[in-house]
Amino acid sequence: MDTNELPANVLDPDCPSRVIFQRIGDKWASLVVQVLADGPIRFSELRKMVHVVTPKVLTQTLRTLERDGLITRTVHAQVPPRVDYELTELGTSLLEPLTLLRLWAEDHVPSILEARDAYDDAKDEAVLGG
Amino acid sequence: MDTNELPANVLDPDCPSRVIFQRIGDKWASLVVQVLADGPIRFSELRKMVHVVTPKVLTQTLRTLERDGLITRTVHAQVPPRVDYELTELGTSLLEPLTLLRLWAEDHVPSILEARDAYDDAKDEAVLGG
DNA sequence: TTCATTGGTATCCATGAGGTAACTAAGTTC
DNA sequence: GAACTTAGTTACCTCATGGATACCAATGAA
Repeated sequence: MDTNELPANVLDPDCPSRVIFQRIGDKWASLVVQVLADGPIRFSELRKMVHVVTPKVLTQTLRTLERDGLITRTVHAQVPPRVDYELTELGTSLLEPLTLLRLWAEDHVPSILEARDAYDDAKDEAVLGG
Repeated sequence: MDTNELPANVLDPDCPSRVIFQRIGDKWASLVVQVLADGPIRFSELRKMVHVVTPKVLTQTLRTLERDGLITRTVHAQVPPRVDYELTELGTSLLEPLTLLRLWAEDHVPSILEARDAYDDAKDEAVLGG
């Protein structure tokens, strides 16, 4: 980062970090990155791992990740074609915070589901009481 | 988690953790949580902090966070009204992984912007060369 | 009586993310 | 020469997200 620039700040709508931060929340991108944690994988295998993603959307996701330097795309001169996707160093570095977030989500599923039930019950009571 | 259930897995489209994981990537939710890190805040202040979010969308976001047990909403009987939003314990626990992710995004802005430039240049060369 | 304040709602509308389905290249096998 | 394979592309469509705008409730101040 140039020292003349303000520090990156996701709360600033004009700061690129905000865009990047939100890209991580992309419906498929972060899942793909986590699948790639286990090493290089080809397109069709990736599709099976991520489950129920159409080729168009998976391609879009992969192109974006490639463009952002998070993954590499290696085409093997074979027929039928073989294309491997692999995390770059940058992509691997993302894996760490992403994994913590995934673990948080997986750990707190019960708390959140409970909170939802309680919230819905309170709504019901409000309706009955009102 | 009930021991009879399979462990939570964000890669399983039927696992609630996937929905929760993706909710974190919501355009506004994770920003709101990070603003609330500094303590309780009222609606209008929150709007200023998050920047350029319409009241409708902010309300939607807050309701969802409240429903999921991440924040509390406290209405003070005043006129004009005063409503404070505050992180719950659960919300605070999310703050930790979320902050790591934010720091990752802010730290790697330059790498990603570089990667984009390189990618675009490569595209240009391919066009010129072809 | 009218305005200002705060925390929203209600309504309408545009965008785009994502889904469906069909199609292609190019060589290998039957 | 027809079918199969992988890794996509293309055209088309739908629906949810989010944005713009206007409005409201309740009360104190001017």
